[in-house]
Amino acid sequence: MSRYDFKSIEKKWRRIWEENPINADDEGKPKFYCLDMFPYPSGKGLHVGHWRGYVIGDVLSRYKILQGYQVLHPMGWDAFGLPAENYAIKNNIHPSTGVLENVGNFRRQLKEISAVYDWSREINTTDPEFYAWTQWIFVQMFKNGLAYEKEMPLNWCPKCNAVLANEEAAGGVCERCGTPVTKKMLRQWMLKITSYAERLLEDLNLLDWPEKVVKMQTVWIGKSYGAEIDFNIEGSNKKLKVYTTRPDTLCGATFMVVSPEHSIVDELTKEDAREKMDEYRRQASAKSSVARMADKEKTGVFTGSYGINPINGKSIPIWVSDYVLAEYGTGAIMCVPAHDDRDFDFAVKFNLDITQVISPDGTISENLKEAYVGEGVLVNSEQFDGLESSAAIDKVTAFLEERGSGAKSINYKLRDWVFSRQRYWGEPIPIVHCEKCGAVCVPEEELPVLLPDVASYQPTSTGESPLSSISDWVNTSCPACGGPAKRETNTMPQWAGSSWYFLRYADPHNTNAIASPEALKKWLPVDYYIGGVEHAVLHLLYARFYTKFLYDIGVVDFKEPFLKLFNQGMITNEGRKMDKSGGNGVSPDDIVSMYGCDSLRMYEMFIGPPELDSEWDQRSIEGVNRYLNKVWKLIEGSIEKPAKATRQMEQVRHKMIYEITSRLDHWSLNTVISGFMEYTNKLIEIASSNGLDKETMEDLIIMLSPFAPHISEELWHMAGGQSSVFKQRWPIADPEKMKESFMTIAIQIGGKLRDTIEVASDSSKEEVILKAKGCLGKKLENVQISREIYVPGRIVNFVIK
RNA sequence: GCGGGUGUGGCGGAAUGGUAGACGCAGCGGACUUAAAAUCCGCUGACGGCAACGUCAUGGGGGUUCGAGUCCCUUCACCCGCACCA
Repeated sequence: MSRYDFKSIEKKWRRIWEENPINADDEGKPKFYCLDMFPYPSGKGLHVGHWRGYVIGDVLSRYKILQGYQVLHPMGWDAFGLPAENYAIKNNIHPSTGVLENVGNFRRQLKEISAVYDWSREINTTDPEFYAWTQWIFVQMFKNGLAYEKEMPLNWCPKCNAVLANEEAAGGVCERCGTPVTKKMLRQWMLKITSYAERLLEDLNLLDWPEKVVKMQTVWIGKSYGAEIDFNIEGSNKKLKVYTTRPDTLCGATFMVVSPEHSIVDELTKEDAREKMDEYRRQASAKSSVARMADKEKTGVFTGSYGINPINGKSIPIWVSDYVLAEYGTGAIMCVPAHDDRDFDFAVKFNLDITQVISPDGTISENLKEAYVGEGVLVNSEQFDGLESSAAIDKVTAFLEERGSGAKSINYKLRDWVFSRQRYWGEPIPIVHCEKCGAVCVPEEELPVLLPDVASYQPTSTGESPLSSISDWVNTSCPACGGPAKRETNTMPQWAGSSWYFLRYADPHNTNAIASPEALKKWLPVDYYIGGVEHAVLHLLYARFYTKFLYDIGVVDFKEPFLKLFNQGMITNEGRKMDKSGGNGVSPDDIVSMYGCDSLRMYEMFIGPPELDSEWDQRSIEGVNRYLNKVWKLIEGSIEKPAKATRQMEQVRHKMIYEITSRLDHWSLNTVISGFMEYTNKLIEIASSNGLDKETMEDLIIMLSPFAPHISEELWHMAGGQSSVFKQRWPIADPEKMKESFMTIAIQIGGKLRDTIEVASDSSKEEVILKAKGCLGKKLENVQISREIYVPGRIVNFVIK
């Protein structure tokens, strides 16, 4: 028996499907929008790890098609940004040339998957027709006051020569290259994502997302409840405002700390401390965030000034230290060393007072060895003594509000989004700077602002974009007053296009809008979104923000873009994440030529639970390949010698349908494949020399088709199918027909398996127990049975006294 | 430190509280073959036993239950994410 000829079969059907797409729109059916996170077309190409997510999306899409949905399953390219630019610089070509090359290779590789992508909807974020709308959204944000310019110290990656958003600089290192991030003072465009903080947090409730991703976004948004408190400054009419989540500990504040970047530092610093202070601030700004975080050892300088506690009137020293962050809260804190670990360390280091004000049990400890950060009863707190922390938080805040020296306050860790990059390969920010009118947005009818060709697009280390050297392009006229003006030379970050691309697929060639309202209404929001967990915060947060903004201006009528999110597990090789540059990437091209697309698709699903990481094992592909050959042989034989359906065959068929469908609905894709193997083996056994009956054969082919489309389509036609197998309907199991006439009952004594018996399915409890007793015989003589437990269809357990 | 996850044969992995190891890989034995490949059949957790069969076994320790891989408590190991946010 020779193996089936996958090469010619796969080639044949790929051509036919390309000419007659099987997911062509079919009016009147319910819609299903299944989206894979679009890839960044790098020079490395795809490996079998990338395939996994795409195959999952395609299996789902084809399953939905067979269930009678019209499915939108598109693909495109996220091609702006640093990797493409760096690749171009390295290979001495224009980024657009490199992108074209890589897209070509990615498209070819993705076509090898034979997914039902609607290639007529292919998009590319670097296409002017696409980025016109990326710029249009920016213009709307600008008009609505959500895009603004700001001069501020920013995360700067010295290797990429570009600023980074906070999300891109998590952990103090560049998200892309791992280089420790430094600070640089620059004028930047910002997007006011913080004004959506509450809704971004609240609406997480609407989503069917992995718990992990919801948690990560919640933590990133970082909402906290507390109070802002004003401290008068001794000998000055100025006040120092701090934020705290623990106003109940106010009487324990024995000093204050201001961040080195705080604007009040100069004013607070007394003459004799000035030299030391200037040096400290200089060092702090030079220090990378990594160094700032790695140094758990506290540093600081005393300003010489004192603040006055608004409750007890005590005067406490004001210090400057880099453990206080300028960008969070008010950039200044009150320090309660007895009840905060960081303040405790600082107080010990600089020998400052430590006053206990919270007691876990009402007693006062003499010598605190460490901070007690929990709640408790207030002590040493004037009129608030004896209160519980939770009550004291309210009472103290009310007291301060009454006196005009404090107020309730909510804070978020989320910062506004730094939206400009000093690089070439991105969407130009559609803004013109006019001396008279300031920043003016480019009129909508003039969009897109095309990215001009430039002789050198190498980044500079000065924080200026390469675009600034093209004077022809930079110098323009002001859209408002017509006077001379200069174009904005910064470009948008890599995330701009991916923040809204899922909308464009609905209507990718529209020249009047990001998509027509009808198309958006028809397809959006995305029903099922599939991609790696690495985008848990960045892309998914930005896309949610964009969607909420577009909702507010009436472009879309839904608040959340992705109803269901699925993160597929990685494929590892030798225990490490598969990576071409790591030398352990396996090319799908090789596997496809050895075993065929269908075998690789099957193996990608068989390898393990789709949400968990799985280890690649080349040899195991043999198993699914053998399985497909087995099916081929079985169906081929059944066509030659069609059999009549027996009762037993029908019963196995319905059980097979039931099992496969329920495993698929539980998204247990690996056991769907093992289910196919299990039931095929059963069918072969009961069919023996005869083949399968027509219905069993057809149902098996239909169910197999989302996983192994080519062989299924071929077998379907061999078996007499006139139209595509994907025009058929997913079979439905009849529970009545699944019933067997006999059942196997396990017999236990004291919970231990002793034997099994076969009984008629309609046997009563008494009959089963009687038969079980008879079967055990002598074994029962030596034990005292107190009762029997019978689980219908499963088990009889004789309970020992 | 906080959050999420994982721990079951030689390997990948199955098991709505109900016969642990489905399915597959690898391995062993056999059939076919001049031979090999392919294919087909059988065996394959550990220990004891000629065998029937018995005992042990789901990271470790406790508990609930007639019955626990599954539920509860506790503990260990590994992976991922976050982390001076007051």
